[in-house]
Amino acid sequence: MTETINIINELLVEIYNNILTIEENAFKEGQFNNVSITEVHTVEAIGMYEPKSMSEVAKELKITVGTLTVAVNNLVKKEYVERYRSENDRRVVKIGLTKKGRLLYRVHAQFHRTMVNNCVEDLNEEEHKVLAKALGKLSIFLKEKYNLLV
Amino acid sequence: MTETINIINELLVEIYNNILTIEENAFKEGQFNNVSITEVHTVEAIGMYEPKSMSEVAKELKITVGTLTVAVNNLVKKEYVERYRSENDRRVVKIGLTKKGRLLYRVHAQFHRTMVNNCVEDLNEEEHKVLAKALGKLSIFLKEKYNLLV
DNA sequence: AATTATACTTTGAATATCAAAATATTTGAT
DNA sequence: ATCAAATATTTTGATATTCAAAGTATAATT
Repeated sequence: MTETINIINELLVEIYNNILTIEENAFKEGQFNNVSITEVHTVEAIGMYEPKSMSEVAKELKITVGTLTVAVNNLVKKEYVERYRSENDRRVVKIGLTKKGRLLYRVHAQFHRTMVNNCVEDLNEEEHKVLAKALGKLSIFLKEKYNLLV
Repeated sequence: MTETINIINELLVEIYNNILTIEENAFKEGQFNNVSITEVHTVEAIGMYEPKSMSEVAKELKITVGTLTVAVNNLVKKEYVERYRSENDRRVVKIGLTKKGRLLYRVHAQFHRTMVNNCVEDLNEEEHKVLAKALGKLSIFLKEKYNLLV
């Protein structure tokens, strides 16, 4: 009982510690060798479709808008992201992905799909639900902790 | 089917994105307000018992020894860590936790236990095993990816 | 004894981050 | 219509984390 729980904790820590390094390295190879994993996550937050404002993206990434400005400067330089100024409200800067940015988005999404598929391939439908339930609880726990402090 | 898998992926991303922020904030309160989450993880890697060499700890944390030297300098200044020089081989520097460091270690471990307990409290024994199995697969997947590239 | 290897530290540069100051634009109040 | 306040973003200055490469001290090998 507590034994399995210990194992779960150790696995979570291990996964957590490995995943950053691995994603980072996955992108160091091949065509996207000039992007950091932070930059990939920024691209992910900007998303494939409608351009979003700086504030929206910063909020999603839980960073300040100032930090995002610096990040977007580099992503524009590297041609993954484009800036537009909103016509409705000229204070607002909208950011969207270039063709190159959308390709990067898709490659990263594919990495995630492969990862999750691999993780659940030996589980049946019932077991998928158990996993989703446990992860859902974990997510809620973390959000509650977060709100407590923000 | 694919729907549950999508949910699992989204949960993993969400958990991943939240956990750093939350751990960081958890330590900004109370007695350990002067340590970053990176520093907590360094303390965790050093461990409660036998002092470890710089190389061992750097390897565990997947950072260079140079980076660790800087981190340990600060942790020594803040009195969480002590340096010893090995008598067998005077090139080797061993690092261990002070009393204050061990307290920090235990507080962090407790955070993890609470988190995991909360996450599995509504699951029965059988379901624990399913969760452990899925996380185990994920961990193996990540390690394989990692070894592929190192 | 001299060379090579190992363990660590220092240094210089890049990235990521925040808070606070600065700029531009819009909204609201008089 | 004008001025003040609010909002959206950028810029700036400071700190933390990281790596690679150069430097130092000790051990192992030849």
